[in-house]
Amino acid sequence: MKILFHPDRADIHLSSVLYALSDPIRLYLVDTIYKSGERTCGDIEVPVVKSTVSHHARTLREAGIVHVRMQGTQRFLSIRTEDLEARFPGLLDAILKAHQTSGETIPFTTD
Amino acid sequence: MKILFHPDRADIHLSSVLYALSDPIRLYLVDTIYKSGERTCGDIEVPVVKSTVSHHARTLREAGIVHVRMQGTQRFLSIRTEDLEARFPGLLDAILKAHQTSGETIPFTTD
DNA sequence: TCAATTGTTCGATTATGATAGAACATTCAA
DNA sequence: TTGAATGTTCTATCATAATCGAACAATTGA
Repeated sequence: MKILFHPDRADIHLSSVLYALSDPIRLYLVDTIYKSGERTCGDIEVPVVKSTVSHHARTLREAGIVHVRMQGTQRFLSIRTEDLEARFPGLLDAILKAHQTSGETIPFTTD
Repeated sequence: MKILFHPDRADIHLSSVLYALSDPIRLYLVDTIYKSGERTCGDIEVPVVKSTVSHHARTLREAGIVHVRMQGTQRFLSIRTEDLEARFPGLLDAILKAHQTSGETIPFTTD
């Protein structure tokens, strides 16, 4: 069982967080996972192939936004809300609220 | 006198804003301008040449983050705080506060 | 008019990243 | 043990963008 790298709370950088969330697909993933608490990669319908989803999941994990828990062949993603709130108070809330009210969506998904 | 394009409030997109602010130099520019109300491009010391600053200023303008006022040969930049607050309440505050407490800085500047 | 100031634009280079597809790894159930 | 399910990794492609330097444009003052 391979150990996945997760940055320490103190090593979460604002630029990386903003960059990671500036991609519409990643932002959609984060919003969805945030609402449901925990989700697997393949569980969320997005208009890209699984290798691309895997790449996005890695970007989010290395930015310190999501935690990945392995169970069997599945990876359960959850948002590192406590770490993010401690490091950048109010940031995630503001971004997700902005996303929800913006009406921005991703192409070619029925959602 | 050339007219500069500024997106309407409704055309400011979250992804573009987050992307624009994910660059450390642009974030530093925004933070500096925010504090002083209005600044010219060349007025802010950053470790890149002026053509690059110009490029960053354009990115911020086209994302809807800054307004550019022309006066003589100078361009005065200001943050579109009202538009941003109306479109994404609390977002800019959270990002700038995060930036200020993060201690993240840009390379090779005395500042 | 001439030169200095301020900034933009253009061309080139270089790096990064989003994407897809194929091959591979791991786990679990039949 | 075999096969299905779930993801990762590798390779390749394509687009975007950060950067610099040089040329250009506009304004202002001498």
